[in-house]
Amino acid sequence: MTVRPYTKALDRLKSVGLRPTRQRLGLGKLLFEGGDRHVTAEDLHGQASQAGVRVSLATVYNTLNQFTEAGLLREVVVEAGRSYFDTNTSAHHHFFYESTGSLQDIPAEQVRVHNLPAAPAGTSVSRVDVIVRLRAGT
Amino acid sequence: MTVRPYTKALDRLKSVGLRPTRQRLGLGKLLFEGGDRHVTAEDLHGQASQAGVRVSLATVYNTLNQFTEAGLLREVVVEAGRSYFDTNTSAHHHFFYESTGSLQDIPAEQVRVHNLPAAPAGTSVSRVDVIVRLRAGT
DNA sequence: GTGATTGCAAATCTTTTGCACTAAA
DNA sequence: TTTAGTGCAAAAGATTTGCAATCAC
Repeated sequence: MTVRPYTKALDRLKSVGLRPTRQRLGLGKLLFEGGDRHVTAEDLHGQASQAGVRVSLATVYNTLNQFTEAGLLREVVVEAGRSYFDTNTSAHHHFFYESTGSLQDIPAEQVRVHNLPAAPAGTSVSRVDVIVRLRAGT
Repeated sequence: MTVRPYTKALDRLKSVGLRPTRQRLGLGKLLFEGGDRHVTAEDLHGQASQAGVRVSLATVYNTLNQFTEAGLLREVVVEAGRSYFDTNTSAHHHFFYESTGSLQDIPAEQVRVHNLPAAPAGTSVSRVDVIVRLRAGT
């Protein structure tokens, strides 16, 4: 069997109609071939450098936004002034470690949110986020 | 009965040991005497101007942060790069209107979150936020 | 080739900070 | 007085954008 390092990323790009450029493939590989991940633009830019993928920070931002619009990523906002991008796009929730700024998925099936008021007239629910903020200590 | 326009704000400031300066009183009055509110620093600065309370944007930021640290406000993060401050500091959740960027409280008693995994070892839950994101349309 | 994509630097936006000035106690 | 608080302008971060150069098709 041949090694096809970019296959998953390539397929994802194709499936959403984004031209598979060197940097999109490189970033896609980093994002999609390492299990579920939560990264900031800065994080990903650093990882790209280490992995030898040459890409500017501006392009990392643009790419993350394009991937998010295309539904390949999900943006998670838990802290003012910093966006996280989550490779897990299915319904789920998050633990947020306040001391380290890191995120951890909570499977959606596991959580039950009851008695939410109905969406106000003229609107519909696009997403329900549950964020469990954790502090260090007992 | 005498009119005591700053009473509520004054009491709150005293209760947390913040010196009641002209601008803190002015901002406090705007914040605490208008029912539950969700404001950004920019919002509040604008409202202060209109109300004739002269205060710089920097001081608005500083004041919002001090009030939040003192427990008079609660910071709500729903959008990247923008912080909302909520005058309702009791446990509750939020509707977020994506199209307008506005927030609406959902009373906590009304919502039941079941089966949340326990806080990981070495941590404890500081807060559980439920954000119901609404889009315009049905 | 031709249009999409990228890189870079500059621009934007929100928020914070340093410091001289002002006001509360 | 004495010390906390304020305003302003500059600084700091995160993110976006304009445009010429580059790459995918």
